[in-house]
Parts: sequence; C-alpha cells; structure tokens
Amino acid sequence: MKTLDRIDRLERLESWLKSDEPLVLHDAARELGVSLRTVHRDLEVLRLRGIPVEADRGRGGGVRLPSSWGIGRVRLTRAETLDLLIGLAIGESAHATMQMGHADAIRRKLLASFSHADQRQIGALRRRIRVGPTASGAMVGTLGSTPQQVSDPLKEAFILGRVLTIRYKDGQAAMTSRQVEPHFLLHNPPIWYAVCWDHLRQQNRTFRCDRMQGATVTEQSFTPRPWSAFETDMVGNPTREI
Amino acid sequence: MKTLDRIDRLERLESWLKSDEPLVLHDAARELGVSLRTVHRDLEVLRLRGIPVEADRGRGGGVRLPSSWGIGRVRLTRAETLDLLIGLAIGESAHATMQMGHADAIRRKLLASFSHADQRQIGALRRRIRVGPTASGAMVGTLGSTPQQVSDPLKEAFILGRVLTIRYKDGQAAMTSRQVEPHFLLHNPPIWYAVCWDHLRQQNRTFRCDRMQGATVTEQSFTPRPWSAFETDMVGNPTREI
DNA sequence: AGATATATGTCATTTTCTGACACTTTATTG
DNA sequence: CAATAAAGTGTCAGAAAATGACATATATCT
Repeated sequence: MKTLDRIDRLERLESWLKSDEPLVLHDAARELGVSLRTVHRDLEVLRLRGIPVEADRGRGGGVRLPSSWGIGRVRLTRAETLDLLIGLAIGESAHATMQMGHADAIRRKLLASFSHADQRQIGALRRRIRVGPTASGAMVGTLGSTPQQVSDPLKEAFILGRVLTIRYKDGQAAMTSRQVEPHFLLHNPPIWYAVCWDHLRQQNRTFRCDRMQGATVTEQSFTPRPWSAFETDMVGNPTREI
Repeated sequence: MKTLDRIDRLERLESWLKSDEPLVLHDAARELGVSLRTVHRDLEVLRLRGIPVEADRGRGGGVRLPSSWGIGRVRLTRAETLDLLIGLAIGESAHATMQMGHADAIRRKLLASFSHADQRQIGALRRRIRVGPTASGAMVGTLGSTPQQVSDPLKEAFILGRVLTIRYKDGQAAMTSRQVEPHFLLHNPPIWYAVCWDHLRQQNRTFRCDRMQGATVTEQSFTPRPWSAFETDMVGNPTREI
C-alpha cells in the first residue's frame, strides 16, 4: 500500500466525516476496499493528526466530526491573499452593527494555516494598510473607479516593494507621469489612496487610486518605511491598521 | 518510517517550498535527517499529488513553487463560515472603487475546497442573504448594535432552520416576545434585518437586528421559503443575493 | 437476549521505504 | 573549457511498516 494511496484513503475518510451523517465504519471499509481493522488504524492516524473524530457505539452509531466546516488546501496568489484580508477587515467594520464576533477567530485560523514565512510577510503587509474615517460627501461626489490594469500592478508593486510608474490625473485634470514608491494603502471609505514617496517631487505624496490612469511595475526596489515617516502629512486624518 | 512521519515530512517540504527562497535539496535532506534520494522521492509524491514543484539545475538553483501562498487545512464553524462569506461580499462591494478583481477567484477557491455536501449547504445559505441599498440617514440615526448573545443564536437559528424566540423592542420602544422563523438576512448598509415568518402575527415581518434584546434557539424546525414568498412585502427595497 | 456498532491486541505475510551507490543532465563561474 | 553546484533517475539488500484474519471487549437499541 503506497503512501500516496494511503493519503488518498485518509482524505476520503476525512471528507466522509465532514458530512452530516454518521459514518459507519463497516460501510467505509467496504467502499474503500480494505478491512475494518485497517479503517480503525486510519482513524487513529487521523486522530493523531489532530482531527477530532467522535464516535457513537451501538445501533444507529458511527463516527463523525464536531459540527464545523473544513476548508481544504487552497492556494491563493499574493494579490488574492491581500484582497481576502482587506475584504475581511472592511467587511468586519461594515458588519459591526451585527456583531461579527468571529472575525478574529477566522483571521487567526486562516493566518495560522500559512507557513511561518508567509505569516511574517502577510503580517508586514497588513501593517501597511490603514483605514481612516468616511470620506466627505464632496470627495465622494468626484469618485471614479480604479481599473484592473491599474489596481493589479499597484497591488503588485505594494506587495513586492517595487517602484511604480503611474500616469496620474490630478484634481484639475492635469496629467503627469511619475515614479512612486507605494509605502501604504489608505482607505477612507469609499476612497482608496496610495501613500507614496514621489520621485518626481522628492517628497511624500498621497494619490487617489481612482485618479490613476495607468500603472507599470518597474525593476527598481524600495524598502517600506514606517508610518511615522508619513504621519505628519496625515494630520487631521486619524487612521488605524487593519 | 511510519506514514504519519512521512506525512509530516511531506508537509515540511511543502511549507519550505512556499517560501521565496529556492530550496536546495541537499540542505533539506540534512535538515530532515534523510538521504537525498529520499527527498527526491518525496518530491515525486508531492508532484503526483498535484503540487506544481518547479526546479532550477546548477549553481544558484533549487526547487520552488510558483509564486502563491497556500492556506493549509482550516476548520471553521458554521457561524464563522457565514461571517467569512458575508465579510467577503460586503468587503467586495465596499472595495469596489479599487477593483477587488480577485473576489470571485477567492470565493471559488474557498468554496471548491469544501466537501460537496458542505458546498450545497453553503450555497443554500448564501441565497438567503441579501443586500439592499444604503439605509436613509433617519434610519441610521437610530442605529444601535446587536449584542453577541443575540447575533449568535440568530445566526444559528438561521443556519439550522430553527424557530427563534426573540424579545423585540419596536420603534415606539414597546417590548414584545415572539417566535419567529428567520428565512432571510437582509443588509441595508449599515443596518441588518431578519426577514421572518412571525408566529405571533401569523404574517411575514421584518425585524431590525439591533432592536432585538434577546434571542433563544428553540427545538422547533422550519423549512426555508423562497424569496418570492417575501418579495411583495419588500417593494421599494431592491435587493440582490450576496 | 440478540443485533448492531466502535474499539484494541496479536500474528504471519506481504508490501513499501530507505540508504547506498552509480550514473546522467543542466546551469553557472572562473 | 573545466570544475562545481545542483536536480534527476535506476538498482538492490535490508529494515520497517501495513495489512487481513482472528479474537476479545464495550456500548446502544429493539
């Protein structure tokens, strides 16, 4: 019995355990084409791996998992992971009037499932995303949306620490092309800003994402700076990390 | 070498592969305390299981995964799963001004990782949660929050299809105790409503969640009704599924 | 009481895994 | 070009692990 086959068998058992019906081991054995003794051994392996298998003896009995739903292995790109965390954070605050009391547990469980190296990177990214107060009505009135061909490279440059070339249309509709370092992403609902070091002006600058007309990731790297490097520019706009 | 130990070793290898650095197999073998030949075999097992291991020969080479982050096995309770999906949906719409273009991919990947039975249940729950337009300022002005000891039993009754006993304070601060069937959850940002069949009035009734003072799940079941059973009561409030 | 169900121990046999060794291929550097 | 670093594959003897069969124990329901 090759390890591959045994892993398959363990996973089939686990997915059957996830259903609402108690699993009768005699049936499982017949379905898997192994002996009942082997299924018992497999259950022991699952238990040793931390799967909390519960059992009821006697007529109408069987084995099952406590009532919960399991997410199996998922691969998300870096951008997807960023979106997931942002979505959870924003959903949490929008949901706040009906206690989304599980958000911490969800986030903790999801984070715990990443490797330690991934967790460090994700943690570092989270600290560079901030949420502020709702934007004023006048600001909201001029709001456009940020096309995918801008938001994707923006997110990539943000994640990888790369200088971004943007074409930017400012409040007077004047178009400039700049090279910027996106150090922070800032959300004043519903407006998104990139808080950057601007190579053109050699100063901190904050850009509205919906005013970016184009964006390209360059090969040039930058080292993310702490929020304290931008704080004095943001006076009057209290923000917090997500 | 027991299967348990081998599974651990495969998982360690996989988590190393997830890091940004190419993994040199000679180093991995030393770290794992096995031969290089065995590590090659383990890599073949990972490949056979669908992990897309890529390799670079020669100086500076090694093995790695394509750039993505993997979420390992996660167990979420039913309420946590509901919160996750709600959070993603609300986060997506709040995020819309900066294209959260990965939300579909994220949701698809997360859903695909549930067992088929779980997917059916989750899909059925999603169809019973609706989002409408932003609430008027007058409504928002009276908004309180829903305590955990109300929102938890409410969600449980909603998920399991159980009649809920609530203590409800209406707009005139009159307190009633009722038995209700929560068929739909409705979000007019930032207000949450439970769209119910009310046993007291023997009619459809919509209750603001922040006005519920207490909630207890009963043993009595109900069968969820389609939105068409409630639509005529909701005229003027266009909603969509999440 | 009998039937249904989980659970554990033991043993002979079969299967699989492992390390050691040999050899091949590829990429980079001086 | 030669040397080195690195992934990759095949073979074999011995050790380790898995398996089914059998026996026994415990719990629940009719």
